[in-house]
Amino acid sequence: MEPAPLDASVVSLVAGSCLCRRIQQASRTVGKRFDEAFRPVGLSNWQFTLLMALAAPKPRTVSQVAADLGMDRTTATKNLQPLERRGLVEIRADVKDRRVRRITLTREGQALLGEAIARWRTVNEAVAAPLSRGDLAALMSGLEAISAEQD
Amino acid sequence: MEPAPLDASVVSLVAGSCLCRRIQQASRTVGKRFDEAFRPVGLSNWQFTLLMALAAPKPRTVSQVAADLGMDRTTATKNLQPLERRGLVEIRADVKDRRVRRITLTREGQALLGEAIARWRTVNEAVAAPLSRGDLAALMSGLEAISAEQD
DNA sequence: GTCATGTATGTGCATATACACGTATCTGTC
DNA sequence: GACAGATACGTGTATATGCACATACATGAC
Repeated sequence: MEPAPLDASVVSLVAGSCLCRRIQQASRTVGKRFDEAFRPVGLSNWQFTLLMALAAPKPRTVSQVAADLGMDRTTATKNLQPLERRGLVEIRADVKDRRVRRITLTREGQALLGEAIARWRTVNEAVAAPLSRGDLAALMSGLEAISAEQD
Repeated sequence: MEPAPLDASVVSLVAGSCLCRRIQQASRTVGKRFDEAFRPVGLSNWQFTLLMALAAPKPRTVSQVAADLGMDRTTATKNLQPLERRGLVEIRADVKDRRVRRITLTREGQALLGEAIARWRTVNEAVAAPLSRGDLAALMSGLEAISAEQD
């Protein structure tokens, strides 16, 4: 094998301080725990988040929801499809601007979200358990800071 | 519409303190920025992370890599396939235990990873920029804490 | 040695994610 | 009112993600 272009100490430094890896790993781990908690009501963690974003009083559009959650618009479109098939949300063209599609929670969607919220409290506390109040606040604000400053 | 089972104040409380949503959103935002940085070398952010995990001196197995990164084993299997097709990694059955498959970086893989690491430094600093050193450390340790305590 | 059991891994399915591209609609200018 | 450009959205493709299930191999009891 050729002289390795990769210095082991550089590799371990990068691995240890890579924000991307830390966040992605936490995202998978935490996501999985929420998935387990929501499984009895048949929701995944992002479906829960999506329904939460739709619980606003005024029906939101696809693009607005995507922006709210920092996800790609086309991803939001496709994530809505299974929810619509299950009758949890309703998507209708706006009256004034027929390009715009307004999304509302159906009664079933509201009921399911209510059940999910009851479960949410338990998981959210369990996930946060190893952190002190101060650590948790620091984590939340840190995450918000690096999410927000999308130049 | 029926009496809404969802109290608006509850909804906004949940939305504001949901660890799952905060982390997933940060994950997408940060992942996208790393994707952009690695695009010139043809890697996505998790491909970079995967290659980093494979840069260990002793060739690791599929299960080990999956555990290192906190991802599902089958996800790791499938993420390796495009890298193998591109000749960046090599997967061979272990000599002693033919169930086990050892994964090594090829020379091309090492070279590409070297280029990516050079770009990594810039993005990682840019993403961390809005945080003080202390905030960054708090964020990293907070993420580690909630990733680790997988009962 | 044979067989039950355990372990490392792959596959099929459903869905998530985002990019590139296409379609429908609106809006302002002429 | 016709048309160029802008806007809101969907679709096709590639890959990510994890669960349920299947396969190949190893190991220990007998």
